[in-house]
Amino acid sequence: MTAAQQGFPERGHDHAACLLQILSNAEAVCQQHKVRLTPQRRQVLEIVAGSHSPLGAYDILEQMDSSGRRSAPITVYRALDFLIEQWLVHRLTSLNAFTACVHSDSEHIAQFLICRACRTVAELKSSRVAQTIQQDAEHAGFAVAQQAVEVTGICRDCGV
Amino acid sequence: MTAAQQGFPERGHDHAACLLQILSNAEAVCQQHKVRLTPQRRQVLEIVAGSHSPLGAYDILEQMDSSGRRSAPITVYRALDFLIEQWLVHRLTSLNAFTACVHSDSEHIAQFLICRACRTVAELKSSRVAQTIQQDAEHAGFAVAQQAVEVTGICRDCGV
DNA sequence: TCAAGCTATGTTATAAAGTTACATTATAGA
DNA sequence: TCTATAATGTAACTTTATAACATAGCTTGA
Repeated sequence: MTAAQQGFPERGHDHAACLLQILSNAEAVCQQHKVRLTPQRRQVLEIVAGSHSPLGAYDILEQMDSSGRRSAPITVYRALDFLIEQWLVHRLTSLNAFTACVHSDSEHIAQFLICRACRTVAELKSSRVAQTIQQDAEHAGFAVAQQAVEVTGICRDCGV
Repeated sequence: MTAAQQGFPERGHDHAACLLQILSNAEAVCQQHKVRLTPQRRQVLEIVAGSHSPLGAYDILEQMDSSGRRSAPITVYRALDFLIEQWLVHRLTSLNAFTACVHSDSEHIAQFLICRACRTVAELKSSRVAQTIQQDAEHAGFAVAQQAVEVTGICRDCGV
């Protein structure tokens, strides 16, 4: 398991390799799901995965522009919708921003640790948390469809 | 403990009483914290507390308009910022919307159950969930400052 | 009690985030 | 190769949120 897969990425980790892994995983997932990872969708994923800090839709748009001609916001949102549906990208509602998923298993639980200092995001991926939420919600007569857990604080590297 | 304080409010519960309780609690909290619950802030709280569905800032603005003269968005946002700071109102990031807090203890944990069908919101208030998140985050070397748990699904009344 | 400083509100403009509607192009499968 | 569906292009627009600066209102201590 690489640094990218568990907790916060290590400072100065091999991000090129990390990115390659995300992309090759995306190819596999799309093939498996019989959906198309078009050049545009792939480009958006590349941009999002290029940073461990979440990016806003318009940040992504800007980076697309710089590599060619002017796109409209809807273009980015459409690609993001697709990627989110395939669980290749997550949306961080508390930030109105997007982050690439660094796990190969699709449909896992979405839980995020967001560092206030460096703005890096890691997935918590705690099944204990997911189960506890599930149980306590059930106990209140609530049938859970989707969980969103976003935790803000200070990460290992920034907290020393 | 009233219906408003635990889980989903009962259909047809006495909402006038529920609202009065929220307002009198707000008076007490502000007095205790030595901050001012001005007429404007009070009005925004009243509007938000008038519904168990979360309201957008511009929904609130509209209701303020209907009861007098035209206000600017910033007016609503300023009042909301104040109320959120006093834990009298919560922000639901996944909806860009606001809901009144129905608990008298300030600084409790913010966890929400959002019904997809009736759009009613209840607070989960599970210390087990909060503790589990705290522990698992700590284990990843992360110092938690704030938790945001928003669970979407179907509530007791809608799920029958 | 009144003036100085802080708190709250008013006013205007603008930024940031996201969507609608409809036209056009590309692709896969019969 | 034709056709239905999927993807993208284009333009306008809606919704959500904030910036910057002016004015009014409380409060507290000389």
